[in-house]
Amino acid sequence: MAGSVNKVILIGNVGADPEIRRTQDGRPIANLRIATSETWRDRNSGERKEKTEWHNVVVFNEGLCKVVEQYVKKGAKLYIEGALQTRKWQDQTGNDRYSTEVVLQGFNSTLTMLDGRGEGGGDRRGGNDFGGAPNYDDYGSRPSSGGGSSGGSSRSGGSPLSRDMDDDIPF
Amino acid sequence: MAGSVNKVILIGNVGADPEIRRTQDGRPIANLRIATSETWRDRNSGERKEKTEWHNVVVFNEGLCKVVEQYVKKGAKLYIEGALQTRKWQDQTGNDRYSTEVVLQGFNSTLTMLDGRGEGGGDRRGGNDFGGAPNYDDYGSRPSSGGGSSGGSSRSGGSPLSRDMDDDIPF
Amino acid sequence: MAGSVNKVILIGNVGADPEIRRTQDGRPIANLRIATSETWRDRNSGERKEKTEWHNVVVFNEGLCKVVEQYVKKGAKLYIEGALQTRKWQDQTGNDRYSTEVVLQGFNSTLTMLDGRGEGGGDRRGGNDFGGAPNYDDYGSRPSSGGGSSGGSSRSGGSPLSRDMDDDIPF
Amino acid sequence: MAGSVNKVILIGNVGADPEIRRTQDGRPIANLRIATSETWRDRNSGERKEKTEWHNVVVFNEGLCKVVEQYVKKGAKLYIEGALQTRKWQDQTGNDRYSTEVVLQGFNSTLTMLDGRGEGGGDRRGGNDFGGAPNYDDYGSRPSSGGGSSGGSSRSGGSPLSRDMDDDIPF
DNA sequence: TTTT
DNA sequence: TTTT
Repeated sequence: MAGSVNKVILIGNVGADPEIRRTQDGRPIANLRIATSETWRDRNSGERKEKTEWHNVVVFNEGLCKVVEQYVKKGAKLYIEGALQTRKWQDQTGNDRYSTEVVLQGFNSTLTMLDGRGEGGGDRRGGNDFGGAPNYDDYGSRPSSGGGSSGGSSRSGGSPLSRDMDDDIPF
Repeated sequence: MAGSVNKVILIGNVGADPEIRRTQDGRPIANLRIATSETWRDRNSGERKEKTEWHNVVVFNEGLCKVVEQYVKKGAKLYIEGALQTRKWQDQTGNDRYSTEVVLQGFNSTLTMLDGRGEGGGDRRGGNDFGGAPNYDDYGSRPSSGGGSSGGSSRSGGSPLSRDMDDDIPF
Repeated sequence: MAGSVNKVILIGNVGADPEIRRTQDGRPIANLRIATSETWRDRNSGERKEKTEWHNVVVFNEGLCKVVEQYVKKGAKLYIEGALQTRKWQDQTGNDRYSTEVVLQGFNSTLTMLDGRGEGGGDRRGGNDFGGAPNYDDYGSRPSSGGGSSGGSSRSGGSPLSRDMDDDIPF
Repeated sequence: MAGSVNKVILIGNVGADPEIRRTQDGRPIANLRIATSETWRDRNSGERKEKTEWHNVVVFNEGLCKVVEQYVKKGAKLYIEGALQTRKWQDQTGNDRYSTEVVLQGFNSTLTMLDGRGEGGGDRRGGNDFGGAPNYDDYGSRPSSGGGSSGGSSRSGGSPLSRDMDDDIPF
């Protein structure tokens, strides 16, 4: 079906230090739990209410995995942009089960850190201040390129895409 | 957690005529299955590939339910904007199960028909031509209102909001 | 044209304390300058590059204007969701000029503070710690409501919508 | 500024056949005019109102330009995802002028055709029925890759990115 | 004019 | 200048 869009945008906090696993061929996969919550005041009681929603986020993209591995800790506030994907699996009794995840993979996937902290409440920080922190879109460097009518030759020096992509993570 | 965003944007086709149920107090709930799919050409084989993802969409908003009830049929192409929500339930054996749905409820929920058809392949249409068809955001009428610095009094004739809306600002 | 979407999502920093004006009939309008920027590493030189984009944001919604007035200061990081609008005006010599703004008005407009600070570098804060700070969508309270198939009567206690909202569905 | 997002999402109709220009070094740039509109019913008069907004869209990405060149005609309904950019230029009298455009360039840019037509009302179509029409994200082919825990080696055969990218436009 |  |  051409003409299809599947997009999730979350801003929330990471519930625990991310897990990074590797596939057999060595490619990393990061798993994140992200909490979003909404607050409102109850019409009747006037009480302040809050409801938290937890999201499973799976990062397949290598560059994004590096960012996760290096910078994302429990408590970090993230902007992420990915796609919904429901995965089928079997539980111990052989029954079909389904899990829906927010997948960051390929195009239109983004992960941006919204605080320069990334630590929860603990002792994790250890003094590393990653100033100029990771705003990382999916692939390679982001040439800002040419203004409209003015020519736009600024990108002429080289394609934004190349095989060595991961070498120049944009930060 | 202030500073939280939970947003899903889908453009896809409805897999079956929607089901509309009602709560005990009479409020409608519509359930939709929406398919998105992506296509790509395999790097190695050169084959054209396609992967379809199915999404469960639940519409709580009454106005949107009316639109669904009247216009949305199997095959319709929709733009929807909602939020992710995972619901816990028990299966027959009493085990916890989780279902993740795209919920259209309250703020920032939208459902827009992207074709003027809404019918699948069958005889469902019945000649009703809903010209000026449903582009329905969540609450009330949408005044396009006033220009920036010029004054903006164009909305003075009538707020889209009943005035008492402002009485319970959610914070 | 049914089936139309006009949406802008920005995360950026406020360049100056907001200006709040009022229309003749007393309704507030807030103007914000928001900076977004992207950084990348130049393919050729290897230099780190940065490009900042400035956005004019106009807030017509009263509730959002209150939030802006109370909390948003120079330097604040915001998430905003609005629509593009180009306004025509005449310069001193009577020539037509156009200004494009991001308008927060009515549906699907959101403004969320992403830091609990909101102050620039100065003395603006004054000790007010707005914990559980303003995450403000456009209209009224936000009930988080009911689970899917389980009944959904949790919202029964009070609709977020004054009942007469449904009277003027916009189509 | 790390932690910045600049995103525009539009669904609308193309007002005129696109113009494609070329930079001195031969790279294409496509310009589109896209109309979005909103309709509502006036609170007071009960009249149906409509307001149309016109957007200037500039496509720098080569692959997307090809899609525009081949498929996008006056009247086509498009989904586009890009970024806001304001360009400064001088009018005949040497005064600074600014134009704000929606730029499709690099990451997180998308252009998807939402109808299989792309023709206005005229004779432009010429019988070409591009069924399974172009849904084109920014770079190269889109591997759908691996499900969560199952391994995900499906992308092992080659990076989704490569220099010859434009050779395998995904449709 | 912001931020890193 | 589109579309409904």
